[in-house]
This record gives sequence, structure tokens and C-alpha cells, in this order.
Amino acid sequence: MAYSKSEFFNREDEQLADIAKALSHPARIAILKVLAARQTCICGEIVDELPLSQSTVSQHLKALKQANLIIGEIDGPRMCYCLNESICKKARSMLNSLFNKIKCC
Amino acid sequence: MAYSKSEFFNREDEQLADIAKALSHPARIAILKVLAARQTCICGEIVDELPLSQSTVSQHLKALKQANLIIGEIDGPRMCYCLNESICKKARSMLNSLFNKIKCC
DNA sequence: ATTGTATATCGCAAATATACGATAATAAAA
DNA sequence: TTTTATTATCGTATATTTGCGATATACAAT
Repeated sequence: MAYSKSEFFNREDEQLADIAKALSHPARIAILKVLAARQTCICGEIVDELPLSQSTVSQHLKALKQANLIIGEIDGPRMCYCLNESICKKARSMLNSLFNKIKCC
Repeated sequence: MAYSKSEFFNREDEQLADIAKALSHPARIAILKVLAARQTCICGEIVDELPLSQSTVSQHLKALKQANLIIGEIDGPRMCYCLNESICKKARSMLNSLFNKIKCC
């Protein structure tokens, strides 16, 4: 890539791209669905649901955390993850706003 | 990555991830917006709108084409790109369906 | 204090993505 | 037919992503 992409595109496009990037791996989609399906905020059961190692799942969780789509809280020796509803809503509305612009051709 | 991700996740998650991946770069978001903003389906003017070289823009167009989000038609010596409305709609509804599932915590 | 459980991080390898210039390919125009 | 314009592709360099095992860390339980 040679140099950073930033500075070249506007903030909105960058933000949207970041959200999309967080959603750009099936494992992360699956994680979000697991979190949504279980009423309680699940931690390591996610690992059991996915065909990936614990360390790899942890990485995907980190990516989702960095995108703010999920929140992790310490619960004794384990971690309790849950969806970040407000950011998810924002993500949804940003994506919808993009698709609203897409009508031409 | 060592080996292909496929076979491990369900089709829906893979499809969603592919759509998200197509949207995961600000240049590609910008391209979609340019196509949406101009009534006519523009070709190389896209290059002028972006802070990237012609070859790089061409690569991003290819990525959007492979995700089926845009369509390219030959128009004499130039290419006429336009949004693929139906696939965009499908993408939108798939993303909305994901976000509909996201309400818990 | 030691052990066990759960999770994050490190270190590595391989694959993919991003970017560019140079070149090829295509078609119109001269 | 040669030239010009437009776009795609190739080759290359670098960065990032993905994956895993191994290890570190944190806490609970014994």
C-alpha cells in the first residue's frame, strides 16, 4: 500500500468503510448473530459455535470491539460480550443512507 | 490464512461478508457515490474524482464488479459503469436483516 | 500457595489487499 | 494504417488480514 489511505477520503466514507470492514468476514457476522440470538451476553461459548481456534476467535472479537460493534465486560474469570446497540443502530443508518443515495442508472 | 475460509460458514454469512468486503474501502464507497450522483453512467471521470491512479481505480472498479454492485458496459473506446440497482437492493436488505437480528443485550 | 479455567496476546506463516508505473488491448479518429 | 484516447492487466513492493499454537494473564476454587 505504500502509504496511509487517510487524508485522502472524507470522514464519512472512511467511517462507512470501517464499519463494512468489521462486517467483512463470515466469522464476525456469525459472532454478531450468536450474540443477538442469545439473550444473555455470551463469552467463550462463541468459540464453541465457530470452526476456529480460540485465539482466532479472540482476534475477531477484538476487531468487532475496535469497531465498537460489541462491548466486552469482565465477569469474574470470563468475558461477557454483548452487542453495542447504539453503534449498531448508527452503522445501520449509515449504510441505509448510502443505499438511499444509490438509485440511479 | 493457510486455507480457504469457505466450507466453514453458511452461505448467508459468506454472502453478507462479501458484500461488506466490497464496501470496506473508502475509495469504493466514493465510487458508488459518484455513480449515484451522476445521472449518466460515468466511466473514467471516476478516476478524476479520486486521489488514486487510474490503475488503482480500475482495480477498485473490478472489485465492485465482482461483487455485482456495479455493471460495466462498453461504450466505444470507454467503459460506462453504473450501479446494479437490484443487487444493491438485495445488499441493503441483507444488511438490514442482519441488523434486525441485532437488538439484544 | 497451587491449580484450573477463561481469555488475550505474541510470534510466526501464508494469503490477500492496496498502490503504482508500465504495458497491453480496444476502438475511434485522423 | 497510424495515431490517439481509454481502460484493463501485469509485475512489483508493501501492508494488512487471517490463522494457529504457545504463552501470558487474570481470576476462582481448592
